[in-house]
Amino acid sequence: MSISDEIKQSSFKNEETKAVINLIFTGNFIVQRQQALMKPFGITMQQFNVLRILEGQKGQAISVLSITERMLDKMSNASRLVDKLFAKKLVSRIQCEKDRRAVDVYILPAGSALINQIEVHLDEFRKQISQLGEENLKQLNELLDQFRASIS
Amino acid sequence: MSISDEIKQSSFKNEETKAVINLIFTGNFIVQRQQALMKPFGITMQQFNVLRILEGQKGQAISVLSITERMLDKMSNASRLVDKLFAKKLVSRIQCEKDRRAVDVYILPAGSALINQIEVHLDEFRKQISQLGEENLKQLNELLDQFRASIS
DNA sequence: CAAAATTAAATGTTTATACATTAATTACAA
DNA sequence: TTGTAATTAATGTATAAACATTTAATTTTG
Repeated sequence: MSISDEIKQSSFKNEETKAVINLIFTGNFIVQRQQALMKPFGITMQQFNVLRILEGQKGQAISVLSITERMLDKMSNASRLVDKLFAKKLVSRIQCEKDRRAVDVYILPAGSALINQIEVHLDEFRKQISQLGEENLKQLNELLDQFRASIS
Repeated sequence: MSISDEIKQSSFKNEETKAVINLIFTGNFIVQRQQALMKPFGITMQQFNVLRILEGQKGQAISVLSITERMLDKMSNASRLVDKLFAKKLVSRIQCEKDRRAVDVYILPAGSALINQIEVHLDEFRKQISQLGEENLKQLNELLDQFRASIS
């Protein structure tokens, strides 16, 4: 279904306008699918994203600030997200000794296990996308990078 | 700045994973820019989107349900958004006579004026994007449509 | 035609988001 | 050194989002 049909708008002012709307819509689309995918596991996409960042550290600790830098949505509150994950016993945290303002966060085995469980489903999701073909996906990634770069 | 640098992730599992993250990130990126753009006008992007839908009706009324169908984010509550716009005296509404469950909403001159004012700024925003060139933008739009289509 | 099902909008409620502020610690400069 | 600025995380707070539920009206069906 083309973006025109999705939002029942027959035409767009220009290709730029269409692209902006298409990007917002497609972003929303993915977020909604992935949120739905994660819901049965009692976790939100943002929380999962933090878990994934921690998992990427291979057991090593990372500060809340560093988590923020690696997050997709830098506006959301890493401190509170870590709080949620801590409450679920998926991560642990401890005051950093070198800089006592900082808090070192690291993933617990339960967190890693959850990640892996969810990744299986995400792989299925991404497998569908592979229909597009490697070349098209590379092109898409490049266009997206260029798109952001064009905006000051 | 490539998506790798933006979220400080050196590599991705595969091109599909990268595309998914890149799309979410780019969508967020645009939303944040446009939210910032609209803030001085005391309106949110979602509210603006509703106003734009009404403006597209050229003065004609449209039901709350029809608004929902045309919205980018179908999960958000059109009824409450219309409420907000009504409170700002940008739209008016009246019970539909043919179907008294429905409520006809239409834009007021103040709403149209606001839209036009904001569109000037949006045009500037979109002008930057035109750097990419018409062909690239068309390709981007096509890839986005294909991307969504690939997901069941 | 009356009861049941469906539809449209509004409302309730819990949780999340956006943003500002605060508190504690560290870095830096006079 | 000592006061000022900057940094890190946590917290406060108002608003919005996500969903479920409710209310009213209409449509369908037996």
